[in-house]
Amino acid sequence: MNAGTRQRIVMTALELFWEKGFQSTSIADILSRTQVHSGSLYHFFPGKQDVLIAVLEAYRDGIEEWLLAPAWSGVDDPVERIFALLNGYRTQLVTTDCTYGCPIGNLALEISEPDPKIRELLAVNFANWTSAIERCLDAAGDRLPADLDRRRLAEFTLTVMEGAIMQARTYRDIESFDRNVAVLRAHFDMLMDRARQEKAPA
Amino acid sequence: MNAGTRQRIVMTALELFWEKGFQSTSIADILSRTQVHSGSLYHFFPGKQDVLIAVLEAYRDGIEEWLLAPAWSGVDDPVERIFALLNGYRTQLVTTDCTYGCPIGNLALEISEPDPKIRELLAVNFANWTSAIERCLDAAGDRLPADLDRRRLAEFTLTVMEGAIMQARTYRDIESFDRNVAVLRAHFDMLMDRARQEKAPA
DNA sequence: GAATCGCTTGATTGATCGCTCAATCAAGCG
DNA sequence: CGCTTGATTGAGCGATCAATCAAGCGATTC
Repeated sequence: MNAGTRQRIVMTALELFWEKGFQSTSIADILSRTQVHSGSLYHFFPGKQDVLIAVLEAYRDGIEEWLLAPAWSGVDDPVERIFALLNGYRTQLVTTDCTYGCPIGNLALEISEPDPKIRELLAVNFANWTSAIERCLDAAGDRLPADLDRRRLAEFTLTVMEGAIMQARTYRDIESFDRNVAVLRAHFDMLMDRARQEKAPA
Repeated sequence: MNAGTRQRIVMTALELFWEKGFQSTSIADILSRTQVHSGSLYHFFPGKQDVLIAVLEAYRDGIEEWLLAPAWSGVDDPVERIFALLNGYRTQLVTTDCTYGCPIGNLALEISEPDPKIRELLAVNFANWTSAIERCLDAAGDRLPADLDRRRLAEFTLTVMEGAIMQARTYRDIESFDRNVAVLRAHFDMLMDRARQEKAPA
């Protein structure tokens, strides 16, 4: 079986959905960029939605290799890993003049009435991202307050990242992103201050 | 001149863009809901994009009356006003089963290559929202640290709101929104704590 | 070497898209 | 009353959309 065609379709669709969104990407767009003919595409996928599903599955399965590993190479400190991940998105924004954002976030807001399977995959992608942050927070140990809800803070980090990207894209200004990350950094600093005070002798 | 037709088109488009997004809303959708015929629509608007522009102008001009006034009635404390505004979005989420979000945020991520005029209007809507928060922060006076960058915190508040809505919609779970707002509240509390310490006698 | 299989080809379908336009209508004015 | 103006009507345009399908290809199997 020639799995190359299927994979080429998925990777090309991934690119196009990121560049133009799902709805604005036509099947013809995918076909012309892959040099695949419509019959082949519909041999592997029942329809356009199923291509999107495959793309979201690729994101889900590739988070470690494509997202975390590159961002974390050479960064050991768990707290710095969190901001290194944010910096990865920053780089993407800079290299695209603040036009491309988070592919999952884009799709999450674009698809208004998502197929349950699609909504589930969007949620899984968010949840995996959040879990990666949560693991960093766990690894940060007692540098953070003992009573801190780490899952919440991980969720919050995703929230800030998505919101910051949205504004950077809208303003076409990376400094908007930087300012938001700086406030998140200040939040972390305050938490770490509090943890230090808790550990200090009374 | 019968301005009623034009306004009816704008308000209906506003509804539909909120419900289904811009791209998924067809001219035919607008026509059937307004009971207006295509010729009339194109008498007032050169094209579909111009309807979107009119909608964004309506949001821009209506922020005080539609958004701030209802959320702030009976709320005087400037800090509480900020969270009252967030609570307004929360109510919208709850009453739509977490399917509708922030109309501006949706459009900001949906339109991948926006007309400059459209991007500008999206930015203006964000900026006005941020300024409203900033005015609250200014009114909070010395309850916040003296060296606090209030504009930044206002920006950050919008960031959290948009990110929180995105996740609530994706998870179809209002508690996700609540948890994020709770972390933002904790951030405000920490800032106000610090301001109190600064004022305390050394 | 005939049959079978996964896969490819690319013309074609019918629906829907945004949009056009000639015709019609009602109101206002001199 | 004749004429102008602005709004409305609705059939219909060409383009594009996702999706279909019969025919053909090359490798494998019997």
